[in-house]
Amino acid sequence: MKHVLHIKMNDSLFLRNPEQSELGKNIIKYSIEFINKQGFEAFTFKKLAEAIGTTEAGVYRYFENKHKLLLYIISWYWSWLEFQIVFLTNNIDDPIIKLKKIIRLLSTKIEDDLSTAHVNEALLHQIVISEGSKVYLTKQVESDNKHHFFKPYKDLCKLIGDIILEYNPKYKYSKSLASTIIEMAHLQIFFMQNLPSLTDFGKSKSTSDVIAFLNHLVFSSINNIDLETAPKNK
Amino acid sequence: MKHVLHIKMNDSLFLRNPEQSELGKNIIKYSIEFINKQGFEAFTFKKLAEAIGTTEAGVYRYFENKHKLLLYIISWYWSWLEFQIVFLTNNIDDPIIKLKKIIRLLSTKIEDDLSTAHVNEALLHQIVISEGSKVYLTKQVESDNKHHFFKPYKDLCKLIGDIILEYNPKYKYSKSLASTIIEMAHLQIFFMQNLPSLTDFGKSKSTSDVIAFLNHLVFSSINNIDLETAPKNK
DNA sequence: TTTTAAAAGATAGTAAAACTATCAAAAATA
DNA sequence: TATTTTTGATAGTTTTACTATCTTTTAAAA
Repeated sequence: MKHVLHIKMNDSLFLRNPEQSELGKNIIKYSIEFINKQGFEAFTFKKLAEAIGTTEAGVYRYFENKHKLLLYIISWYWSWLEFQIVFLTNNIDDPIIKLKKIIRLLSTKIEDDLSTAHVNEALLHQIVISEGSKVYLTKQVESDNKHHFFKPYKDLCKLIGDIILEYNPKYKYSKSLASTIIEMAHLQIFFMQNLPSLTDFGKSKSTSDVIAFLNHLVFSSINNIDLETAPKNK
Repeated sequence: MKHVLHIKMNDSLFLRNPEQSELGKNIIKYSIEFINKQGFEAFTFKKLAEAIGTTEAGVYRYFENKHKLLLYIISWYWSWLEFQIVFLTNNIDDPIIKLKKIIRLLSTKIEDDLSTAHVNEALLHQIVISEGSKVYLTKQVESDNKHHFFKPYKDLCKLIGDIILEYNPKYKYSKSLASTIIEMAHLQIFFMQNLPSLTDFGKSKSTSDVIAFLNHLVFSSINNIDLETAPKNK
């Protein structure tokens, strides 16, 4: 039995749906490889076109510009990840186990999901770590938000936030903690890889340490029911 | 009595020291205004030169490229902030108070420090929020790190990490928690401003809520002395 | 099977960005 | 006053980020 996972993307992200042609799938596939290898700044439609064996104009028929393409692949990842989480936590009642599974999924090196032939999730995970925040750290964030380009990210955030509330309905910062988990899972890995002195994992370089840190952070926080923060000096 | 604060910058960040001429100071001043208003992507040396009344070549005599210029102003900010923290926590013994002051300083809208005439710290704070992570989220991060361009950031991180250890010497994640505090203070503000559903502060839009969240997160975590993370299911 | 519409290929061209180079004028300093 | 350093003015190159057009190929409808 073989299942093919299909992710429905926001139409406004592309001019022509890349999933509906070989060329389109190649654009996605090689974009992921290129951005991963050379970084988003060095990535151009011309170089991409050369790698695929098409022309610059060919790529422009699918995506308005490289920012939209990045938005596309990053959104795709968040949607894919949300499905993984829903799948992985299905039939599990205990929110503790669910949260731990989510933290592990966010932090661990992903393996290529073969049910999506033109997308290498392992590379995509690394792109999300290194380039992910560039999709919203722009002056067009408001306009992009109005076009619902961040919906997959928000959905994921809400999913995690709701599990936090399930565990502790009195916890006041479920959404912020959810976005903190997502962002920190990736940023601590980036720091561990590139600026290790900003982390406590510089020696081990092991994602299991990142997971332990996040577990400690999250559960300390949602177990602490004190309305007043911590010790009350000043 | 008037004190003039001078921050010594890494020589390799510039070709000619911008603090040593009027033109140089103008480059810094107008860069901060421009990047704040239009965003780093739209910022070019040509537009900057026009605003100042010099030429593109004039700017290139000071900075190799716009990435170095961003690194310069962001590093400047971290150094300036570290000084503020050292100053503000001087003679305070209680690490709790120190940490709370730091969290507040990181999260609150900064006011322009008049002892640094050509730098508007209020704008710079907003730039660090919106553009700060772009200095390290590049493929040159390794090379930039070798040139010690991230030293001010690391110093600040170490300062905070050491205070965490002062409070709880057994806490295992002082560095990662320190970088989490810095990054999250800024990112939660960015989300609050631009993607409020990712936070719990969308309605109030108040930094004091961000501060409360971070205080709760930090103190829950460093007060939790359990070696084993949280509840022990799975 | 023909027709026709959609997608891809090939080529060309433009505006702006990201630089480098050169030379003369002005300022600062010795 | 001489000399070095800094600026101004101008010009030019390569690359990026597009837009336009026309032809060929492919796919779908009639």
